Amino acid sequence: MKTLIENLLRQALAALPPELVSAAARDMSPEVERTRDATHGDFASNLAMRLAKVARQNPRALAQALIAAMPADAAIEKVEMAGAGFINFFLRQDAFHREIATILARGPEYGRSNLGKGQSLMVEFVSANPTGPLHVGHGRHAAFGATLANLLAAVGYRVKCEYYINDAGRQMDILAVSTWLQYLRLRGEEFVFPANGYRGEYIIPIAARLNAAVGAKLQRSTAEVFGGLPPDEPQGGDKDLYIDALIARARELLGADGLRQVLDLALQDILGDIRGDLAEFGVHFDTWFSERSLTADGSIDRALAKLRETGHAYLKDGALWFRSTTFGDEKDRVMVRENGARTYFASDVAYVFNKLERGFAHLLYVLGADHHGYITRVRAVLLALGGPAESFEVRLVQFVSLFRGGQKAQMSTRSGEFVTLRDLRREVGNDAARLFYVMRSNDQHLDFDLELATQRSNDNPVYYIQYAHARVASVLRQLQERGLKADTANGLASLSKLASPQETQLQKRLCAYPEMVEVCATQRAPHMLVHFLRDLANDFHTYYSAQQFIVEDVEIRDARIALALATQTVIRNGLELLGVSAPGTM
RNA sequence: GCGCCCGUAGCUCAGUUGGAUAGAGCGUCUGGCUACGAACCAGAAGGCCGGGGGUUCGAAUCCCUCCGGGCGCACCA
Repeated sequence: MKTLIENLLRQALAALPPELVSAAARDMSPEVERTRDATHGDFASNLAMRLAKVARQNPRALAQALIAAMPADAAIEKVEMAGAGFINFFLRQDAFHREIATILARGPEYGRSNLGKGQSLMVEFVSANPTGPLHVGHGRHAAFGATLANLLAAVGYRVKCEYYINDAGRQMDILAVSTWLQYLRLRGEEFVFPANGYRGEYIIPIAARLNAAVGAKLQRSTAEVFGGLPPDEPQGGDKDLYIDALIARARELLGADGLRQVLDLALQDILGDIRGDLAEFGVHFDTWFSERSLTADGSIDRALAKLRETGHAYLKDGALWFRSTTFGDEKDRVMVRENGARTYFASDVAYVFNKLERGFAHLLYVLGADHHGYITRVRAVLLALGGPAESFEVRLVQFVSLFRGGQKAQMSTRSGEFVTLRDLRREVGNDAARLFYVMRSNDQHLDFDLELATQRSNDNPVYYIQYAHARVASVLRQLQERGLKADTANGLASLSKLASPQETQLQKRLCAYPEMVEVCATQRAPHMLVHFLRDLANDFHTYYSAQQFIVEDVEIRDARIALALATQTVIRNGLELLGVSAPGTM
């Protein structure tokens, strides 16, 4: 509907006499938007006002000229000039009726389009370190990323979702040591746990599985393990030095293979938990990309070599640097340290390199707000590797604060004091969690009040929206119980009999759905879909209260049921994109 | 100190990238079930869009500057 009006405006613009509008102004693309106020029609354009500036003409006169030059169209009732030079479009009722028929005909496909023209796009999200279970913050990333991916796929992009597994580096050593220490405890050793180790309780069952797998093979005495180590933080030492010494000690005592065995067991265990958690949450990834594989397949070497060849990398003070200042970074970044060890950033370089090698036309990163300082250097890598600037995009997700009984809960993987995504899902359910997570803009802090979400009150629009869907199902059940059948074709043919304000309002809202999906996808704004669905549910509940569906008059009855079915279809399609179920009964 | 995000009704938040009279939910107040599901509906009250300057036909939206809140600025991961 919107594109139809844009085309009309474009034709009118092209038909304007040259003395009125210059050739340059003729290229202006018309902006059309839904009106907020019904007295302004269904759609409005500010084209004449924007044109007025360029052409140095009176906007109201230009609007009149545009209206006069506009070809007639069967869907348009009338076109008016209003205010400072707005052009308001009033659509004929049957334009809406045809759209209702389209909704029923396309069913689950309604709202899908080919805006993206099959362009390949990767969304990377969550990518939480596999050192413990996902917590409520990761849940927001999962819900946001998955919904965004759904929206982009719905408008015609070829979307792949990827989870980057940070399975290399020091944190993995810390995980291995933490697991090993818990194993030693299970075997009766007594000692103080390192300040910088992972102390979460989730480590204990992993240690138990290690114990079941290896028995006493990896057991060492407390004296062997801790003898001669520097002091830990609580004893006035440095927690980083201490944990590093402990890692070195573990490697001495168990050998690289022994420690690797502990690590792999812990990693597989935790990763399995994360995968299962996300799958239950309805969040699916096409690929789980291992950081280690970047070393194994030579991506890091190739990426660094390419940067050196192209002059974007250089040696200084014995270290290999990336010249990110060329691309606006505040300082250059080290990739290989003086001691020969690669930094985490080297992996990031290789990962971007790898994504480009795989041929994605667009790279979308969903990152935590605390990673914003990191965007410039990743973009720099992409540019240095020859990727186009437009192909790189980052969306930041702000923090989630968890409230329980008005009290803010602390979240830290190290200390083990956090509420997991699993706990949250168990408490409020997947549907409420998915919707709650995306109902606010991603760059807004989210206060997640568990008590409120558990109350199942109207604070949480998920019930409100689902109820509208279930009500339609209920009407259909009633119809059946009374031995009546809905004739959809007859209903669609009789839509002109529906003229109440509620019916008009509902029809207009339904027809706006495809535009809504496009806007949500283009703006990367899933929360707008939630608001749309809530408004749609409101329109339906209002209608439901004002009118009876199952009435004597067959044409009116069928028409109302057709409208109810269209509502159900749009709500179901919208909820599907949000990853929320659309129940027939509640 | 520099950078990013945020500041809109009592509370939690929208506001489709500069449009017409500023929008919801919760809370408060008033009404509506012998009804296809009251998990609902209708109505009312509630605003200096953090303050101040600017840009223009037009600003919650863009620019500058203060004020307040969050986060980030490693040869860590």
